[in-house]
Amino acid sequence: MTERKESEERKSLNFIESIIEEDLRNNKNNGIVYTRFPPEPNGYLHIGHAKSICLNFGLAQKYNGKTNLRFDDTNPSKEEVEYVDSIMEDVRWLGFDWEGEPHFASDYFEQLYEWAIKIIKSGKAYVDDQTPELISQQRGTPTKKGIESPFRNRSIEENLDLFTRMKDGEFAEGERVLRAKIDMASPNMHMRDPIMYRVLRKEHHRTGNKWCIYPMYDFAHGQSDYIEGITHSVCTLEFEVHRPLYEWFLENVFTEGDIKPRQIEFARLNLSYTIMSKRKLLELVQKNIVNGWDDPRMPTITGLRRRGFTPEAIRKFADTIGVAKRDNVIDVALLEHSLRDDLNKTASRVMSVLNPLKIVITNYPEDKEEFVRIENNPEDENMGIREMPFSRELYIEQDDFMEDAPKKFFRLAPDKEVRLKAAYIIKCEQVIKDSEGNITELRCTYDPDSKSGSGTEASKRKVKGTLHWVSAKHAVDAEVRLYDRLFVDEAPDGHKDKDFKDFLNPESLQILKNCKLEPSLKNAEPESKYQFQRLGYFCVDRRDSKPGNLVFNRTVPLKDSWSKQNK
RNA sequence: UGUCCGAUGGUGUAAUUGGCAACACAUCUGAUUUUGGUUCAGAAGAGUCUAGGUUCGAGCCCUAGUCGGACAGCCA
Repeated sequence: MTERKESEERKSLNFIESIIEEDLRNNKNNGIVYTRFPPEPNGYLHIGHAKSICLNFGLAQKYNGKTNLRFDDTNPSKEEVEYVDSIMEDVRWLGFDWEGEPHFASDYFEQLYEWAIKIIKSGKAYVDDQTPELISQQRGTPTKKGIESPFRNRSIEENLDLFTRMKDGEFAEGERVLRAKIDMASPNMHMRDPIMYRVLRKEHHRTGNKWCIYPMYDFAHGQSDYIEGITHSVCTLEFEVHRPLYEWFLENVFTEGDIKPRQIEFARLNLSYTIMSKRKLLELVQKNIVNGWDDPRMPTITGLRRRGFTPEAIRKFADTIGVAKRDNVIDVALLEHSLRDDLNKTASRVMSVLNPLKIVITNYPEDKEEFVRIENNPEDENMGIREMPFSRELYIEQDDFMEDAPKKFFRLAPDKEVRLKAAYIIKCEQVIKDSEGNITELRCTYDPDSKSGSGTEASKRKVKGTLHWVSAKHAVDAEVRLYDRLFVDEAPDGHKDKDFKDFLNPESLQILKNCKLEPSLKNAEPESKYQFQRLGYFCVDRRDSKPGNLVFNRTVPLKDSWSKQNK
């Protein structure tokens, strides 16, 4: 414990931790650290949210605090329960648990309404009768001041009356809004009499038809933080300009002695070769460019999960990328590194042949079968060993044979020797082709004394290459889906005159139907993860794989200095 | 002719709050290896956007500029 603490202390603090530690030193908030993760339930969570989740929950864990899950559900026209459910599932899967029940901004509609009345009574809010177009025009631009609404100086009584009638459903959408009376000439656009409430005749997923006016984000978020006793309200950079407004609203409802939340902004995650925009992700789903939110090519948490990512790998990644305020683009290679690093330690090694090439060991007895022993994970001997059947007819990978092999090709070639992993050394004697010249089969001989682990002289012989293989008659058939990055461009949505869809990778999914797996995989459970020896990490698809009809997803290939060398 | 924010190897993040730049990924060597994986050893790569200033001393502080980002939804 002490040791762990020391090593943690040695690690430098990110800027948010520095702020928190200073607050702690000053005994601000009575030493409490209370964060929240506040998604809007209008889409699935993605890897960028994972960064925020790890940050918010991680901060609380580090400082013995708590974290709320709060749905920012103030806009019923975009929000759905499907998203609420998926978000809860994804957060849990990532390994985090929120304090108590999930919260909803909609739980506070009553309180928010009362506060709105209070602000009207203090003369700091008014009902505006103008059209959205007019209000928009009057707001000015970032470089041009706005002008005041003709309804700005209505009496408090009239505002109260109108706002009540807004709530009672007397007005149509767009007919009236409640605005904060701040400063139309403010250099900060958000302070130019921002809208607090609008009329929305939509059924809300939680409050049903109780309300026909809904608070805007700015009027809801800070107050929700306040109600929940949040001390540090961490959000992304685009809300930086909202902060003065966040504070303005808070000032107007705050009771001395309460905890006053503080908004802190950090730079959102950008990942190379992918997109993070919820809107664009939704477009991929709706246009069937991918097969749903959990398509293994999606950067959504559920997509990554189906692809075979582990929560540990994602958390490690979030930890590695750090937290700062400057815009960033993280190399996907770093994500893949976290993944491989985790899977290398935890995934069982297994032999699977994706593109089978039959070989016959001509000097191996026809009816003979034997078992060879092989360790499940050389990184962890506690994972034990298993036995694999070996016989006269085997499959190896098509890529592992070349008729005219270059000098540095360490695999099988005519008259060349190679070790079959955990079994024997074989030699290629004959290449058999069909009428079109395609290689259909290899005839090989084996050295009976070379069995792995037998301790014989021959078993210790060094041969350059070792291949994975599977016994033909024992093999299990499977479908394997090879996934690659969804986009071919580093920044698909970073081009001004091109649509991000122009950069879709046509080869992001390749389906192999005729794969041959070692028999131990016959009853592999959905979501279980393996290293297909020499190929990569694969998992059983949690949606489509069925007993007797196995479907594997390639999570990530192994690093490959051979193919790199050949580029 | 606005406000706010940012700027450190290819990428990301550090630098004990002023003491001549570290870690990870990526890249490249070499060793080990019954996975062209892992592991191990090593290399290359920035002098911290620019210009001034303060200081014995600046990546850290100040000033001005440059570049990049955010803000003109009754979205969040």
